[in-house]
Amino acid sequence: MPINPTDPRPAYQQIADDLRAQIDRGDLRPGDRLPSIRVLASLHDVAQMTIRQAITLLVNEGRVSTRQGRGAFVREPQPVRRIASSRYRTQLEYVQQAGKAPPAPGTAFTGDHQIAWHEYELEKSFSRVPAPPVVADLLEVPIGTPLLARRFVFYARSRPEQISTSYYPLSLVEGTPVADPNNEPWPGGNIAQLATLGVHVTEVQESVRARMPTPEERQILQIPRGIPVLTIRRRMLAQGRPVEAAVDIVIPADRVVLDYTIELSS
Amino acid sequence: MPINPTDPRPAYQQIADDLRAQIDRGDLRPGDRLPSIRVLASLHDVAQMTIRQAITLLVNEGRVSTRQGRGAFVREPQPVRRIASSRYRTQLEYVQQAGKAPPAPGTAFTGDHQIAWHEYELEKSFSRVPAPPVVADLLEVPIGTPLLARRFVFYARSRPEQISTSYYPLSLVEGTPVADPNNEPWPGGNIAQLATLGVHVTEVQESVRARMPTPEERQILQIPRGIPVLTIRRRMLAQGRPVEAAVDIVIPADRVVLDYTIELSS
DNA sequence: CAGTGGTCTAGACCACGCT
DNA sequence: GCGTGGTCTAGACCACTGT
Repeated sequence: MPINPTDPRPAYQQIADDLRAQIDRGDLRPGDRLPSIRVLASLHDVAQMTIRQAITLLVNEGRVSTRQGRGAFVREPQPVRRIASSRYRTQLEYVQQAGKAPPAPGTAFTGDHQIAWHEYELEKSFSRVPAPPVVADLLEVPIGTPLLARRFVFYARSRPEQISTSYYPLSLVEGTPVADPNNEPWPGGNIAQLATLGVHVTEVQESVRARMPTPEERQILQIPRGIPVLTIRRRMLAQGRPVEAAVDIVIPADRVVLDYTIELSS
Repeated sequence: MPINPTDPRPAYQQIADDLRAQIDRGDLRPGDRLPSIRVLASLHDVAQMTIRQAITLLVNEGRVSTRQGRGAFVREPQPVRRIASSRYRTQLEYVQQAGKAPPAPGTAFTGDHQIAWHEYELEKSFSRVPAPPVVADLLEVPIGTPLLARRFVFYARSRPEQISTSYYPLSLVEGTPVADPNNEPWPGGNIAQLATLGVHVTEVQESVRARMPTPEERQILQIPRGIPVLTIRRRMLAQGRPVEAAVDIVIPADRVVLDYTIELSS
């Protein structure tokens, strides 16, 4: 099984393509170990660095992951959570049912993950900052306007799943429960929380992008090589007035689907 | 500027982190050429392969791109197009204004790109296929049900921007304009087209994911290393009945933002 | 032609995981 | 201890770009 010298593709490409084909055909299944670098090197009669180059290619495609001392493995599909745009409507229940028996405590995050309240953890850090340009634009306030910044790292069953930083005009939330970290997590999430201030969110706008994570994001969210992140830039409006902006919500892309519904009134 | 042997990070990591910091600080700006591999190697007193490893890291983060014979360059931000969920409502104008003067011809795609009708090109290939499991599920038909499959590659100003394959129940569209490739592109897009059959789309559902592109997608869409793709799985419903499914729409993630609006009736 | 990145070799030693 | 991947060397030659 030596490589084909007449093939215009370089050796590492041929080998990577061969391995990828084996994965696609099912000869190598998710979780399977690839032949070791030394075995592949002698099999194709090339140097180990050439094999390494082939495997690096597959790692950066998100198809393979390597573990030192153990081997290279076909990546397994991750359990996916669906993030539905309707999650914001669910939060309304906490507002509208005031006075009645409340639903089980939850937030947009617990609903997305289908996890119980106690399996949900938060790292939080609140601060007061002058509005950066991007946030000022979203909130429709002058640059430098005093804002409350709330940074969260969300964990589901002790696994980091999401980073977000959200901003509120300080004039709206200073001295209220929104500005007190001890109130987080708040049953019903921030829409319910804002409602206690008499601020009723009527519209949520989300802008979705994807990119490779920064090294810092990779470390915090424990993202393997070859996996991008989805980013959501969000703002919440109350009667047309922006009251919250999130810049950005960052989620590893191998574990999530974003569901949106667009109604076309006929 | 030799590397620090007491630093626990490997040499290629130190060098990559150093280059990344220079980019983040603005010492290296988008479009700038990095020092050549040979220069960096002698500067840090390491082998060229070590420098190469550092640069490969940055390439796979989407921060740097290399061009043979020319050098390694800091990647420039791409002009972004916004894809708004409201684009589907715009298409309704072509339906509702029947009989009146129609708006300028366009589709969801031309609107997204802000390009003129004549700057828009299509590669199309239509076929009849039995419903694969995923599509059958979306269309709520038995697996194997005869479907029309329409595969498109969209070009804006001769640049490939998007791949999509959409499916319709053949019983719904056989013998209609929908099944005739010569009708594409259709002014107003497929919502307007379906309306001519008396099928009025009332709801569109989209599921957004991100992943690294396959080699085939990288080739067709000319995607540089380190850039993920956004995928949209879509279906259109007419009075609650699925009439179209797209599996999947694939878009390079460095050139696009997906905008969604969620209305919360208060 | 000189300078760039791309491919490749034939080793070496290290760090890690398992038995 | 042994097999795994990770890092690294000191070269070589190829392919491409621009002068």
